[in-house]
Amino acid sequence: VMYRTHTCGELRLSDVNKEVTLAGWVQTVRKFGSITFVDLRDRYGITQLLFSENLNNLLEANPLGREFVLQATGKVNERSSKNANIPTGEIEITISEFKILNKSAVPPFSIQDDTDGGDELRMKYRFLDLRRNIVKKNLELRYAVGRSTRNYLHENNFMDIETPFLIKSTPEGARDFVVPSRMNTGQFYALPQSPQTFKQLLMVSGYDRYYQIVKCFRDEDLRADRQPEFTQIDCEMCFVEQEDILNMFEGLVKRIFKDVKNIDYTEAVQRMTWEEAMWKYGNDKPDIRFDISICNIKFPAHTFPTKESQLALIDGAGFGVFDDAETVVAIAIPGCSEYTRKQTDELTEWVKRPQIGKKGLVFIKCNADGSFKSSVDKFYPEEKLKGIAAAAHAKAGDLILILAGAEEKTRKSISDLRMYMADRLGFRKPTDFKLLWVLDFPLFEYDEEGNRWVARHHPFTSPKPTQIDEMINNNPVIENAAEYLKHPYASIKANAYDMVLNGNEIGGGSIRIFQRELQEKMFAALGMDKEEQQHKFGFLLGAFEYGAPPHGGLAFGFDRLCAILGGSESIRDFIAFPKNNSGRDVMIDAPSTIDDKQFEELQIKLDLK
RNA sequence: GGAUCGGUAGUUCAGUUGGUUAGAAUGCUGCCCUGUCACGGCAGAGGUCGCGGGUUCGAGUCCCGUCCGGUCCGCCA
Repeated sequence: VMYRTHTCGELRLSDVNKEVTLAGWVQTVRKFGSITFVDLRDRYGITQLLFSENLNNLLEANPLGREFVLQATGKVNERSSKNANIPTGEIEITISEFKILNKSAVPPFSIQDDTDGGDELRMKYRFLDLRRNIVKKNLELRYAVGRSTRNYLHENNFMDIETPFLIKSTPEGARDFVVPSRMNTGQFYALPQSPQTFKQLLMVSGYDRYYQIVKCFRDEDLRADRQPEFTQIDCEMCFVEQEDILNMFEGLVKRIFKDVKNIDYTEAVQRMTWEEAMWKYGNDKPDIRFDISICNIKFPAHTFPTKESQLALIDGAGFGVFDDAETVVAIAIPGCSEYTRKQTDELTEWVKRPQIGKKGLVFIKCNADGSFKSSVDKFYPEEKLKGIAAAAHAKAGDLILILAGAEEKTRKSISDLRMYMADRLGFRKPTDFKLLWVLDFPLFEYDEEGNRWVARHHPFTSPKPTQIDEMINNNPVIENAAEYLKHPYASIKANAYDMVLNGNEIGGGSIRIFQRELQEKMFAALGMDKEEQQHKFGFLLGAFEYGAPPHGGLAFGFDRLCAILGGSESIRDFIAFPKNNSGRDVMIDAPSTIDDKQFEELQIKLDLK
């Protein structure tokens, strides 16, 4: 039996008079007494079917509903009134024979681009949601990104090698998902957070260019852009330094732009140190598509050198909010000096929201006529305002927004405000793309609660070659927690890099440690004694004894990359069967309890607190 | 672990200071219609206002608890 001769997306005027058979789903039925139009849909498009005369009577006796599966045979005809909105709009099939292959219940939401279904319902009936053109487009884009990636990496000698999913739990970093082993009673596998150690072992094995488009698992709380299982483009190379990696993988992203979006991204990818990103944008993944940067009008006390002149901008005016603050930061928003009281109040309310948590917002209007008007006129005469405006690189017509408070929090807040204003002013078009490398991340971060150093990236990241001695020769112990910024470790930079696209981290990696001694020193710095090192990473340390080559790599967040290329904030739209906010699959209703028999086989007794 | 917003017809939502029979759109069902493509016209069905408790003469509306969903903080080497 041949179910179909053509798809619902391919017939054109040139096919007129052909006898064809189509199969697909009923999109709509439009009845007009003695004739009926049916739009038949499949993955490739929609074709109009015409039932008239006898066939219409037959159809009356066998009524169609939405989403019925229909097979229909007939002749391709030119339409008398054409539909310019669809590719098949010039033809229709005059049906001579049809068969209902399956009925459908009335779908709980409409299968259209502008569906009436809410998120929850769409996820519960994801198999129906996936019939929608808009979701299909997203999955097609994902497929295209994957194909482009594989082509590029294959052409550059990378080899796709699979690594195991059932591995050992090493509770560094994210929480592991664990899987009980039936044959090894009381023991557990962990699902990989990334194939990190395996790809490094492949380097030791001499597979000098490896990649994998691979699932990774992290048992942490979710967000719109975070799933418990997600996909990485995981890559590693031998005999490379940072520059080689940056070149290879900006090549990959440019290739994806070309293949998927037909964008010629010919300009060099901008680079910025982590420190510069933090000072200028308050953020380690800045969106640099718009030219708004942060100006310190009062530096935090621990930074050196502090410029007296900048402190003088606001000093001694008796404005307690500024005088008492650790940091005062400003951004100049172009063309907003005409903001009304209502609009500036809105911004103040915005920074007062719990997510931002500031007490208030100071603004200075740099009027077009060269005068200034601020919310702190009482404390600062026009000359002072002019000085602040100059420091903030504000032009006539700009609106300067100023936040004050504790360094870290205030810097994050002004960064959020910068993004909010850019969104508000339409500076963040989803069709504009700008890449950025952020380099020279700190190797260590200080965990105040645990009073210990943690690896900012991961413990396999190498320090800058010039700082290896600083790491080897210094004891990681911190006597006084408040003084951690003065510890040599605080200034050690990593040979690590993040790729940022439009304010999103799409990838990150590092040059790895490949010497046993340095790796042991790193583990020790993170508070692991010899025994623990051996237990958790003995296999890696052992491998480093057998001719480990210099190597490095990176991994891209595949889902996120697809979402950004598709102009969306949410990665869920680009995953066929995503999980919700609580890590549940509401369609299959997972996770679930398991049978007593399964517990018995595992010899596990459930004893919930 | 915490904050916050939401849950009313199959669906998306409205529902005023607590007050008569809880509405709209769309979908669904039936009838009419030979050129529609968001078809149109007429008629109809459809509700445990998430759940439990409380306040009140009276609760969709107020309070407490709980469940579910969204967003965010913590967390995410």
